[in-house]
Amino acid sequence: MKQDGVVLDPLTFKMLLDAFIKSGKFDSALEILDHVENELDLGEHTNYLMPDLYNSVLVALVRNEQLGLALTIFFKLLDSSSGERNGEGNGGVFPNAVACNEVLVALRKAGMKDEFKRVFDKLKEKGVFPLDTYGYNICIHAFGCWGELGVSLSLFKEMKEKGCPDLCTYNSLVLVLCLAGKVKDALIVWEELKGSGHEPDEITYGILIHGSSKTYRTDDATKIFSEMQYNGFRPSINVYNFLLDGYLKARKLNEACQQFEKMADDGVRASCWTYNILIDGLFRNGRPAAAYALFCDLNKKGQFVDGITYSIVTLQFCREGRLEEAIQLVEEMEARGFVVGLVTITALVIAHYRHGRWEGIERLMKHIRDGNLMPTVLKWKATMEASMKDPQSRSKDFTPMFAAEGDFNEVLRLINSADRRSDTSGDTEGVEPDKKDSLSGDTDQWSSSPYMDHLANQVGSDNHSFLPFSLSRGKRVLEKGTNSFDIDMVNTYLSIFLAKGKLSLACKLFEIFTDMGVDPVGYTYNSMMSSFVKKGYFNEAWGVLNEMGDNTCPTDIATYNVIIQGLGKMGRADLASAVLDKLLEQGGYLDIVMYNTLINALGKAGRTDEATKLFQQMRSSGINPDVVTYNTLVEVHSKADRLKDAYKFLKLMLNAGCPPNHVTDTTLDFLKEEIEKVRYQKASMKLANSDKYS
DNA sequence: TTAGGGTTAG
Repeated sequence: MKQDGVVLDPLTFKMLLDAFIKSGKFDSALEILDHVENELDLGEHTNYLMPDLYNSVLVALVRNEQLGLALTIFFKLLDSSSGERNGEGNGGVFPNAVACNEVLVALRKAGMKDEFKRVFDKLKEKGVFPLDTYGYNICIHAFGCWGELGVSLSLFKEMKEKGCPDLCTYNSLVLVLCLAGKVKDALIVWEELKGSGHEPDEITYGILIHGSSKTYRTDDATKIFSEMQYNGFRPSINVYNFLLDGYLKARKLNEACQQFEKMADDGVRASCWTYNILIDGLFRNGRPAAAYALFCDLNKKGQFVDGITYSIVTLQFCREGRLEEAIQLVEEMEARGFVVGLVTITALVIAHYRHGRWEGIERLMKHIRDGNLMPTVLKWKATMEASMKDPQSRSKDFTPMFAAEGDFNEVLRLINSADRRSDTSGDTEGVEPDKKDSLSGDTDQWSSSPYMDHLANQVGSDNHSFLPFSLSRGKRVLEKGTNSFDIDMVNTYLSIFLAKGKLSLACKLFEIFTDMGVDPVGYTYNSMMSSFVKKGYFNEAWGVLNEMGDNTCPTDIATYNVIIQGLGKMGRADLASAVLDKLLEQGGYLDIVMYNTLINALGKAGRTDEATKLFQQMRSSGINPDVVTYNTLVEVHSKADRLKDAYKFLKLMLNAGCPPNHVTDTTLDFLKEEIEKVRYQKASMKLANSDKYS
C-alpha cells in the first residue's frame, strides 16, 4: 500500500495498533484505524486488511479490559455490515469468531448479562450466529448461569442438528442443569453422554459430584466418586470436600468420618476448606465439643485456620447465646489480621439484639479495626428509627407495598406455571422425570441423547415457569466500603431490622434501596417473606412472592420453605403436597430444613401419620434426621396424645446417636406433664372403681 | 465449590 511514496505492510499496522492499545493509548489506536480506513487507498488489500485490523483491535481492547470501547466498535461494525462474514463480498467488516468469542467470554466473566444478550441478539439478527462450537459453548454456559436454562437447551438442540457438540458442550450442559437444581436431569444426560462416543473427564465428574452432594444425593455422589477413581482419575481436594460437605449436610456423620479417613489413605492432603467443612459439620451434627476441640487444636498449631474458620465458630457461639466468647473470638480474629466480614458482623449484631445486650455492641465496635462498617450500620439504624418516629412517616405503613390479593389460591397461582400438570398427587416419586414419556412422540428414536432432546423440546412449549428455581443461594461478599450501599449491605440492615421485628422499618429500607436502583436478590425477598409469615401477615408474604415473580428473581429452597411454613400457619398444611410437587417438578430437592418444616406443619395440623411417613421418606432418601426433626416429632406426638409414639421417637433419637439439646428439655417437660396427667387419670379411675365396689 | 437468610422450643 502506498501513501505519499511510503509503503507500509499490513503487519506493521497491526503491530502498531497493538502497541498503542497495550500502552493504554486507545484513542490513538482508533485514530490510526480510522485513518487507514478512510484516508488510505488500500487497493487490493482492502477486503482482507480492514476486517483483520478490526478483529485484532477488538481482541486487544478486550484483553486490556476496554470492554466498553470494544462493544462500541463491535456494534458499529455489525450495524454497518451487509451480512457476510469476514469481509467477504462487498467490504462487510464482521468481527470474526475469535473476536466475537473474546467479547462474549469477557462479558460473561464481568457478569454483564444485558450486554451479553445484546451482543447475542445482534449476532442472531445479522444471521452470523452460530460462530463455532466454542461460541455455542460460551453461550450455553452463560445463559445457564444466568438462570435461562431454556436458551441453553435450545442452543444445544441447534448444535446437535449441526452435529458439533463436543465434550465441553456436554460439560457446560451438565453444569447448567446442576445450577438450575435439575441434578436428576444432569445425571440422566450424563448416562447418555457415556453412550454417545464421548468419555466424561474430571470436569464432568467434579460437576456431578458437586451437584449431587449439594442436593443431598449422597448415594449418587458416592457412586460417581467411585467410578471416577475406578476410571483412573485422581479426584482433586475440592472433589473430596464436596462429598464431605454433602455427607455432613445430610447428617451422615459416619460416612463423613470415613470419607475424611479415605482422603488421608488416598494421600490427599486436607486443606483449610476441608477443616472448615468439618468444623461446621460437627457443630451441625450435634458434636459441638469435637468441633471446638478441632478448632482449638488447629488454632494452636497456627495451621489451616482462616477468617472463615473464625466466622464458623463465632456464629456457633452466637447461636448458643455465648456472646462474650463470640466477641473474644472476634477480637482474636482482628488481632491475627483476618477481615471480619459482613456475615460475622450481621450474626453478632442480631445475637446482641436478641439478648438485649447493647453494651456488647459498643465493645464490638471498639475492636473492629478499619471498621467504618459498624458505626455506619448503627448510624443508619438511628437515622431510620428517627425518620420513622416522625409523625408524618409514622402514619404511613409500608406493608401495603407487598400486599397481594388473598389466600392460598394466590400462593398456588404464584408458584404454578401454565397448569401443565394434571396429576397433583402427593407422591414425590411421581414427579421424577419420566423417561418413558420423553421417548415417545416426535423424539428421534435413534438419537444418541434422547433425554436431552426431550429437555430441549420442552423449551418454549409448556415448561415455562412463572418463578424459576435456582440451586445457587447467592454469593457472599465482604463489605465494599461504607459509601457503596450494595445489596449485601441492604441485606445486612434488613436482617437487623427484621430480627428486631421492625417490619415497617425494613419495608422503608427496602423501598429506599429499590428506589436507588439496587436490585434485591433471593436472600432479600426470603428474609422479608419469612418475617411476614412469622407475624401472620400472609397477604404481605405472598405479595413478596409476587414481586419476586415480577422481577424474575429465582426462588430457592428457602423460598419454598417459607411458603410451606406460611401454609402451615394458615392452617392449610393440606396444600403442602401440591407445593412440594411444584418444587420437585421445577427440579428442586428437599433438604433437611424443608423436611423439618414439613413435618412440623403436618404435625401441627394433626396429620401425625403423614408426618411420620415423611420421617420415613426422609431416611430412605438418604438424609438422616437431626435434633430438630426428633424434637419436632416428639412434640407433635405428645401434643396429639400419642405418648407412646413420642417416647418411641425419643428412643430413636438416642439410639441414632443424636444428642438432645435445650429444646428437647422443654419438650420433655411437656411430655412428662402429659404422662403425669395420664397417670393421675388412671389412678383416679382406679380409685373411682374401687369406691364403687367398696 | 466451606461461614449468613429458611426448621423445632420459648
